[in-house]
Amino acid sequence: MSLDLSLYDKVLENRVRLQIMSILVANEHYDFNSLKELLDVTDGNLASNLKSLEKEGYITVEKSFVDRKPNTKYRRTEKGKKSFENHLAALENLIKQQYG
Amino acid sequence: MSLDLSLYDKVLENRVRLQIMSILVANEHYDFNSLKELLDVTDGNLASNLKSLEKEGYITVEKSFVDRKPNTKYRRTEKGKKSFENHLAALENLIKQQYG
DNA sequence: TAAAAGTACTTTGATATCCAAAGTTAAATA
DNA sequence: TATTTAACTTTGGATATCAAAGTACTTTTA
Repeated sequence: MSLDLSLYDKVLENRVRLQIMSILVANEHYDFNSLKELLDVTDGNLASNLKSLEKEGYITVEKSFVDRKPNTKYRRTEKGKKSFENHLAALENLIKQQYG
Repeated sequence: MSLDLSLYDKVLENRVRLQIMSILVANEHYDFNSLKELLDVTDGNLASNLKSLEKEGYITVEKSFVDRKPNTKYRRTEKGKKSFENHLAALENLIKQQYG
């Protein structure tokens, strides 16, 4: 039995943050409102989770106007991508332990 | 983009509880002290996480004496196994979303 | 036989996290 | 000018986390 969860990331334990990173690894960028719809969270909750990912250096933020409306785009950083992949690897280790 | 995390289990968001379930799916039973060593947690922390899994109906507890010392064995329930597998499935969906 | 040690807790208390709801700011539109 | 939309921030209450200390029972050791 190995049980090495050294790659496990406390930041990504949270469902919303995990989903955000998942989306931002699959997509170059994604905006606030689209995230909100996809994740079914209040805007306050989404904003605070985005802020914590930003604080952690996992994502970057770009503000602009699109169609004359404010638009906030989020992108993963390299660090964020690495952390997400590491976290998934840790989870995969758990799974492999079961079936492998 | 699907993002169906309906199988995601809040109880198993916690690292320690996830590891406990992982061990109890791979092994018929496991005792308190062995879990403690494997997971590197204080006994208070372990006990409270075990209790919450028991309360949730994910594990059962058997107390006995082994070598004249108290020994507490834990086993997964069917419900616990199902929940663990469902949770992993939800996580696998996330992963597949990336690479599949 | 009294003290120490081991097992498996429970309790305490301090901190951290979570999250909905309400409030805010600024621009666009009616 | 009032309303709406986007994207927050703030507030406050609930819940979670976790180390440390305390407890109960038993066995071992001095």
